[in-house]
Amino acid sequence: MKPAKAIIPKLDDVAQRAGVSTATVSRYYNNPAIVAPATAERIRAAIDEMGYVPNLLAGGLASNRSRLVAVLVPEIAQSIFNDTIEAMASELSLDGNTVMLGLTGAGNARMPQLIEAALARRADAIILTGIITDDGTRERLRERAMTVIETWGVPEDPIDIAVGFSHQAVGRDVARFLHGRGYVRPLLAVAEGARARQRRDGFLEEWRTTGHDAPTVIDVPLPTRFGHSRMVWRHVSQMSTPPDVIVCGSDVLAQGVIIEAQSAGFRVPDQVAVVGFGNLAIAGDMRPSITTVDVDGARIGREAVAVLRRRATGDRIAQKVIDVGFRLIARESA
Amino acid sequence: MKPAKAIIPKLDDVAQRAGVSTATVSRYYNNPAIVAPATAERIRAAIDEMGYVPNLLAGGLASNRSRLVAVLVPEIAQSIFNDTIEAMASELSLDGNTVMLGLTGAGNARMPQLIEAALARRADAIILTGIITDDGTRERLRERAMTVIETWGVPEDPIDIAVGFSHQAVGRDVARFLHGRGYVRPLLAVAEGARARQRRDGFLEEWRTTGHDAPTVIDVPLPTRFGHSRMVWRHVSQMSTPPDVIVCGSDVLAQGVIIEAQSAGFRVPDQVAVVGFGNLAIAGDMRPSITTVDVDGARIGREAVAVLRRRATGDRIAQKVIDVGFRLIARESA
DNA sequence: GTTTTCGGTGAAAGCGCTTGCATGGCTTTT
DNA sequence: AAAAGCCATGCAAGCGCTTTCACCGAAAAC
Repeated sequence: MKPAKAIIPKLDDVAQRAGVSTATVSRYYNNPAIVAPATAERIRAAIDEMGYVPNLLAGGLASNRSRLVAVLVPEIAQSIFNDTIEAMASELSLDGNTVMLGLTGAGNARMPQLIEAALARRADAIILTGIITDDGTRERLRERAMTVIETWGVPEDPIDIAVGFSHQAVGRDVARFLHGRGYVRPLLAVAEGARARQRRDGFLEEWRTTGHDAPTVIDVPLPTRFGHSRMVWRHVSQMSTPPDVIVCGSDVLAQGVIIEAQSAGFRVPDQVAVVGFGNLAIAGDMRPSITTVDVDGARIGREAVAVLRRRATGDRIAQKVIDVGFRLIARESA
Repeated sequence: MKPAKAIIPKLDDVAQRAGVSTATVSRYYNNPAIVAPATAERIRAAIDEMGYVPNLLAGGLASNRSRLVAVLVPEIAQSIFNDTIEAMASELSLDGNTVMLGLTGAGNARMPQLIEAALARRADAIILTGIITDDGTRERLRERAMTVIETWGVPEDPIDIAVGFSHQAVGRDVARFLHGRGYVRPLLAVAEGARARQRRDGFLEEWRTTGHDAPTVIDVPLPTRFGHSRMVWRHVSQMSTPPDVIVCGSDVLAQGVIIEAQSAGFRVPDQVAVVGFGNLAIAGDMRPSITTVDVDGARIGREAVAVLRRRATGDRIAQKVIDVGFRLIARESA
């Protein structure tokens, strides 16, 4: 049984108890440097005694700063973005900000509603990993002068600021690496997302320059599941001339393909090599360990928050795109 | 370069344009049934033309309902709770609520600050997967008559409402199952969390009744990483009489142990069996497929939101604990 | 000793909504 | 035909903060 509603102390109660005006208590919270030490001490005591918790709804309304940051991602169940989200949440809570989580769903279907929700809460910023396809929404965000940080990709024309790396470049580097190792018949298992396709395009473009035949490409549904690896392997086992290396859209998929290959009696990488993407923990720990592309997801999160911090201090930020790069990590699987 | 700040239309602007008072526009949003269809149509038009987005900070302040739900979890990087979070986020956004995500960190260290933050934003409810150890905080939540939903476990004395299942029972069932299959020397790899320990205790208690020797128990740090499986396997390989089954605190760990075992030349489950927990996608797709305990995480999320909905309608909710149960799924690994 | 400066504080006007109460016009009731 | 009931709407008083401006006294400058 819930007890009757308790009276929640407000700023004015604290002020009276401390013998000051509400203005001073407000300053104690928002600009402590300008209140006299003795006064601050009295206020602190009053707050403690009453168990006062400021009302950020009221504060946000008055100051026009919600201290809310909307973080919009496709999903979190198996997401490669989770490190980024985690880093952002930690960093943001350090300076009193809160993450409002929005899941845009497959194909970013719910993106418009979530943007709307973020605007309705007067979020101070919106951080995305997906892409805003709706021109109306893009326009509206621009008009509002909203801080919008697009992460993981580096679009040609960011709405505002972008933090990420070039997926084309990843594709190119992987192609070059595999060519260098002497592989000649790669197979690409590409997820349906826009970024995965950029990696594919980068790969194909680079591969063309090697003079080899164009690689086979098969599509894998999003979100990537471990089980999709069976699909991939089934496809592979039916090919007349099987690939010598399978380039997977994610480490999870790569791991699955390796397990399937092994259980079908194939040796990895001798008979078939495998490359992943993301450098998840499993990539390093798998047997054989997985050759993959490392992306510092946490750093993306931190850089994004750093941008927010600079904006908060009135900084202008000339650099619209922050490229955090990536590293190809050669391990046992390829 | 950011454009100058745009003038954001407010309720009053919409009202004037539609030729009604602000009260009516407000009702259009919060209780559409009571505004006349013709009026509603005019309001809708005005909103469209101006691109009006209500200010939920102001709305929340006035109505004393933030439509914000704080969701506090230890981490999301590899979390078994992600399905629950995802389900909650989807369900909540359906009726205009927003998830405020808080990561409490290892050992729920940041729990107090995050509760404070939730209170400061006047969240309508707090949903937890961790445990509030601080008595002061518990008391404060009770006093405020806060809706608090504890999930995944079923504590004996919930702060308010709990949605989950008995981890003790899971432990017991697993013990009974393994005993039934003729295993005699289990080894438990237990994570450091409170719930994992409950499962362990349930297992040990039940195992004792079988008359066998007490199982070896080794601790695994939180958060569980795939790499911890090496630690486990190293321990196992040094035992004079190795276990015939390894009971892992999570499917990820189980998968890792299987891979380590196989790469050390052991056949699973013939030479050593493995049991997981959680029934992640990998459990079913692994070779051999992993015997594990299925928990419907998404359902936990949905039930939690259902409780919120009932509360919103003024329902009293006599049932303090909602047990969603679990299922032991026998597969190839044990 | 007077003027200037400045650190610390208070008074009060909002911020953009919600909602209890009042009102006026209609449809029912008797 | 008057009384009663209802539906749709408006008025206006908040909700709990922030912030501008003004003010006061003490230290600094002259």
